[in-house]
Amino acid sequence: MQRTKFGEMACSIARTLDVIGEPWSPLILRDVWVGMTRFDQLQADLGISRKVLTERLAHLVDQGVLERRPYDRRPRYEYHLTAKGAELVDLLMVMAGWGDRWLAGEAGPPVLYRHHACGEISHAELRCAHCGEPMHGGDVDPLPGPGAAA
Amino acid sequence: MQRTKFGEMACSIARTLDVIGEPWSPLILRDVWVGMTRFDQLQADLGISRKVLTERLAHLVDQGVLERRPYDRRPRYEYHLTAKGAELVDLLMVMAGWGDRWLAGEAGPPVLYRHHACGEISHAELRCAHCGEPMHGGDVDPLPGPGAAA
DNA sequence: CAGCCAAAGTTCCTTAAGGGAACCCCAATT
DNA sequence: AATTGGGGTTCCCTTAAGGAACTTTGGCTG
Repeated sequence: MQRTKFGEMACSIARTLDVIGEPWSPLILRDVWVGMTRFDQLQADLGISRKVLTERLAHLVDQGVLERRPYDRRPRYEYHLTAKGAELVDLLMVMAGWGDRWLAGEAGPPVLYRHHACGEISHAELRCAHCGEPMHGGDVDPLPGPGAAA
Repeated sequence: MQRTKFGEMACSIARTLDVIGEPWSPLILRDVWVGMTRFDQLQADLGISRKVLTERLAHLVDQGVLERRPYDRRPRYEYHLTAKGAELVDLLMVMAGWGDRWLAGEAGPPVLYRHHACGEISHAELRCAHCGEPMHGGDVDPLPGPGAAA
């Protein structure tokens, strides 16, 4: 619902939520990522209302995360990830990893990921871009950056 | 708003959204992570309505992501991350990283992260837990896992 | 020991967003 | 000329968010 606009906060988490924080948005990106790129496919797969799907797609296109691309001389469109959107897939993979670990239960994870580089079933973990060591919540100190203090 | 219940989908992303997908939840976790642990602190810092904050905290406690802990003989409580919640901070760091990269603009990132292990300002990146090579959206094939097909 | 204070909620009302079903538009087929 | 099918709109109903006022609990103060 989000009547409070997160986009204006001096916080990159809040700003990111302004782009993909509404319900359904991450699932739309997931579907587009795995190749479900058309309106009716998305609507049927997600069970989302057409109205809301229209709004979400427009917002994601507007934010530069998806691109709306005609694929026929008739008015037919596919949605594709932009570079900006493709980098959001990192977020999806971390969400999937957490869900697999904490919510999958007896049945095990619904989806597995095979890594091209090594060919193994694996999952993503966070490492420091500088030194390559693991980097989790307790391993960092947040400090004010140049864009601090709105 | 989310009247559709994501928790029942055979998708770890959807299930994760069922835990922290409502508006405000990630920001609440961020604040708790950096040490804002009390109701009035959270309310004032976020500008969230007290009603919604109550609901969100109850849900997060219910899901085992936060722990509600008394800190006084009077009825006073602090919220703390559980182990399950602490691992969600990975998600926050990835969100922050994406927002820093794509939404920070001229001013630069509002918050910087110093990595304890190397002492440098850095950010998290995704690597394969198996082989240690980078692991992004385009580097994996999703395939059905044991918990597939609801 | 009566009154006060502060943290942590609760209640109630208004407004906006999601759900769902029906409808519309456009261009190519038949 | 009628049909089909993708890609949306429109409308109504319900539910959730915002916001401000109110309540509760137990310690503290004079």
